[in-house]
Amino acid sequence: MKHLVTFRLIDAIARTGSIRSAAEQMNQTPSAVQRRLQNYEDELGYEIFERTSRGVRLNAAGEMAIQHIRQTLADTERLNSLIADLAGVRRGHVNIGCSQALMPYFLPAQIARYQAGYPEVTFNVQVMEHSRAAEALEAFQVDIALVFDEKTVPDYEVHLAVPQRLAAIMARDHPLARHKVLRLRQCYEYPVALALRGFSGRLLLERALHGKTFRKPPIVQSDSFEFLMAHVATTDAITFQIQIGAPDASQERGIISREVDTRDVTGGMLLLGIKRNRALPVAASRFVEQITLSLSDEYRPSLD
Amino acid sequence: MKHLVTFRLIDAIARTGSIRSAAEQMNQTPSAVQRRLQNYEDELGYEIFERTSRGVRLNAAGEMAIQHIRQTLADTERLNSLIADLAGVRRGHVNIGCSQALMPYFLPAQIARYQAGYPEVTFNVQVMEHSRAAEALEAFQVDIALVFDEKTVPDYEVHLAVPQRLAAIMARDHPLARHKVLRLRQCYEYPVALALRGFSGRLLLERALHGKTFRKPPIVQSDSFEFLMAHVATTDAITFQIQIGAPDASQERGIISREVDTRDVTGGMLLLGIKRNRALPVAASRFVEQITLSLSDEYRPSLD
DNA sequence: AACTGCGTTGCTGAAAACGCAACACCTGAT
DNA sequence: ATCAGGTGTTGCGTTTTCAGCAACGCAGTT
Repeated sequence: MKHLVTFRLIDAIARTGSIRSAAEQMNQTPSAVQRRLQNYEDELGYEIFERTSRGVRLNAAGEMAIQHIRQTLADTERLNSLIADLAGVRRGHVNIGCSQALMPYFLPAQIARYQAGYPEVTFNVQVMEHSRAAEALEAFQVDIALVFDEKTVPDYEVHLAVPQRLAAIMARDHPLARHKVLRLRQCYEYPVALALRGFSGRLLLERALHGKTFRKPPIVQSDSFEFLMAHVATTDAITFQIQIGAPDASQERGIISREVDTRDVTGGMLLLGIKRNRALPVAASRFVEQITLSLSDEYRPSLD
Repeated sequence: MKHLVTFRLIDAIARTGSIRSAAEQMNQTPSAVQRRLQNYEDELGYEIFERTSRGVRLNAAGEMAIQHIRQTLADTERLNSLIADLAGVRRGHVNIGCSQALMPYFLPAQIARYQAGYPEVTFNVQVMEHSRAAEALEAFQVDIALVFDEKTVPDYEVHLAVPQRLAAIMARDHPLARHKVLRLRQCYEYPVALALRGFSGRLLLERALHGKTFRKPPIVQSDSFEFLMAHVATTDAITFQIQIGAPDASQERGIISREVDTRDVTGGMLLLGIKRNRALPVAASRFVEQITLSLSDEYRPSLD
């Protein structure tokens, strides 16, 4: 539709904060973009952006307008998806925002499995923590969020919540590797390597360590799990990760994961979130069904 | 927005069933309308209408498209309404589909009261029974439905359900007028004047009469309540109407209404319906609030 | 004071939309 | 069988809208 280019332009203006950058992003001249915006504002009867000296910013009316615009864009995409599905084409696109813990094992496996059935469906996966994911859902930047959050009062619709325990990760030949379940105190008899604050597992751990006498600073901190894994593989240090992001024994060579006793660490929740009252495109909807089934089957029974 | 004229045109085509009549209705030439439709179909990649010898008809893809189109039109109106509300203009429009029983007293009073506060808000009120109202909600033809239905499994969102008793209506000097509550058998000792089948009160009455020995055919039938009222005012006949549509003693001269005993007639429900997942314009939303309050206050307590 | 980045506007050529008229087709009545 | 009246569709000239260019005014920065 013709008007959608106007909407996409306005969305770009809102995101970039300036007409010129939006024009560049959309391969158009600033004057064309400015005119489209002005036309829309004229038809609406109100200005949508407040003009400042270094760009534009949404005003109150604009906040409501941008919501409607993104809603319309998403609805249009959904219509295309519905009709394509009706015609048996089975293609589409899914935008996912999720915690880092899903990246190494869970999501790749799920997407591979999904694309085995629907090879025409494309994916876009971005790492974000839960508050950013909530914003992205609201702004239609992602279709579904798959995030870890230990305190549950989200403003999106929680389609599924799966409890997640904490796992300790260490070298395969580590002395503690012979236990099936570890107490937190046991782990802290060795050096600990931790992810930065803000990562899922770190949040759980910090709460568990509150007031504990054996608490000590990590020997290594990093925002890279690849680094942490490599570190514990070659030393006697221990790192932590939530269950779903912990390495599977059958897949990784030098490292292994062991559950931490639930008496020490209360589990958090892995949330599958969707924007309230949002009708998902078919591809995204089917993907939600798949991971819902997977998560219910694989993870829930083992935690009863 | 520019594209909305295309959407309005397609909506008109779908409603009228032909391009030419839609063109006439929208004060345009058939060629312009046909080209807009063709453009939209091209951009969508699929035909939306099946061309027949005497017009056009929506196909499967079209059914989904028209849903999206009407949704978009409604959303646009809602945005305008939201922004107008933000700007303090407080105007808007409300489309209502409702049972006949609401027409003589309830709705006029409610609308008058509403417009006392918001004189810029306009109303459109249409009589329809519940199945037609459900369709109208679905097709975005009405914003809210206020219908009577004795069996409750609607496919719209029931925002409020108020029980409704049956009232007998007779001349003010009728022998039965001295009772406060009437048994059905008492009423049937006099001639009965009934609304046609399909009207709210008639439905209730028919169920109550099932198997009753004193049942007898009505002496008069009509689809006009004005006529029925005038008839009972001048004879000893009795007619029936659900509570909310019964004349108030203080308003009408020659007639009066008396409740029918609940042992004889089980009450039905007056339903306030809204389309599922539909975000109403502010004017409609405020009107819903008002009648929700009115119905809860005035009618509910008296029926406990 | 010069500069840089911003939104905005006049102008011109290109593109899209419109209205008119004519066409092709089907249906039902004559 | 023919014709009239309805339908969707298309070619064409005209009108309207739109995009790009260049320039302007403005505000904060160097």
